Amino acid sequence: MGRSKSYETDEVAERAMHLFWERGYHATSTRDLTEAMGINPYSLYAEFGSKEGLYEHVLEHYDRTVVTGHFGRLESESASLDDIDGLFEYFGGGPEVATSTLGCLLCNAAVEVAPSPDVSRATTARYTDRLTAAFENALGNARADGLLVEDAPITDLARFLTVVMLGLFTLMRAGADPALLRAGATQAVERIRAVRSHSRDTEGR
Amino acid sequence: MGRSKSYETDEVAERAMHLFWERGYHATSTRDLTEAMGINPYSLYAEFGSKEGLYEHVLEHYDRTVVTGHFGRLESESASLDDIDGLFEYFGGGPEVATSTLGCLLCNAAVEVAPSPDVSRATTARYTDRLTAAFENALGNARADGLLVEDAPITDLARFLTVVMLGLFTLMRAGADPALLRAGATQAVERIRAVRSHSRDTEGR
DNA sequence: AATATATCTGAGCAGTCGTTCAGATATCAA
DNA sequence: TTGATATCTGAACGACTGCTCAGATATATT
Repeated sequence: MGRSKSYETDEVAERAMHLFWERGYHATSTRDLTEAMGINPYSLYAEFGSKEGLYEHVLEHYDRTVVTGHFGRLESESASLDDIDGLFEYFGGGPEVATSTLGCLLCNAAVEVAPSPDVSRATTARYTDRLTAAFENALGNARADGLLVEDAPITDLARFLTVVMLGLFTLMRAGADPALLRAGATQAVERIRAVRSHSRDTEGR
Repeated sequence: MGRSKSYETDEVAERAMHLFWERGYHATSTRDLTEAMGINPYSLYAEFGSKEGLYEHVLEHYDRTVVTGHFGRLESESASLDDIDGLFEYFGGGPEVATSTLGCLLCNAAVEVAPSPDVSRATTARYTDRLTAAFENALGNARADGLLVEDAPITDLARFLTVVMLGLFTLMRAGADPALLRAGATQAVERIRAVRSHSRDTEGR
């Protein structure tokens, strides 16, 4: 009974996400949002409660879709060193990435104190934990396969890769020189190369 | 002739800086600013032209004072590997740093699209260039002293250190787990250690 | 077809935003 | 001491903010 919704929640959330991603929280007004989402103020507040509520929903949507799209592979059982290399190669210089100044929505949210520090901080903490766990998963697989030296500090290396990745995101957002991104990515991968086991090389000859 | 100013430009800019640093551009109102600066709206607009003008002035003030305070040593003729190590040790885990969620004002400015992208982007570009040049200066000194291998890619390593440093700043701002910062800093330094020359070691025995 | 109910419309609320300005005030040169 | 002038005061401007709500509309059930 009653009138049915004229929009799909995921779809309007997706559009709101792109606006927040581009402009940040404070610089995006509810009028901008309703216009881009194609809904009325009433629907926004009926669905998400407030601008802040919409923002939180959008951050979760981002984590579920964009982050999973980029890092999902690293979280799989078959994640390997190549996946790490590929990721850094992609974010370090993919031509489509270099021209974008969006960066990472969750990083942007963490930097802009918006709307209440606690909310975005908790979301960001989950995000960095997820990234670190993903890197550690891939590094763990590599070590189990004998590709890394036994005493490679994979937890700290995973944390390190997370820090570098966020540095890349920040510099992307800043529209930095592509050479900066490329070198950052390359040298980070080089650090991992340093803990590779050489037994396989010998074996391979 | 005429009435004299009742404030010092540097002093009020310093107070505005701390407010912008803490809250970001959009979340800081001109009323907050005039109150913290101890001046009236008229004086703010007479001195800085607009909120945006004040912001630009504050960013330059930050570069001149805070950035110079942290990275000035790396820009000197005597800059060494120890200075790099010290810097990463400081930002990677200094107890006073870990509890602060200010991060770096210039990074924050670059992430928040405020107020016009072009302005803060130009300032940020100068900033990252400055950091990269500072790291390269220290690495160049080290190589000239025979502390690094001849073919160490010091330009790319300097860029890499810049990326990591900005990652640390972002995570500081996000209030991330100190272990993340510490590992990021440690492993970045470890990458530099890998290009150290061992001739001195042999010589030293 | 009639009714109940959930959703849509868009005008508009009170509050805050960045900014301005006429009048008051303090300082310097003469 | 006086006049000229630069700075200070605080009220207020129009525009915009996040948000609300009474009336209109469309759907599902009966």
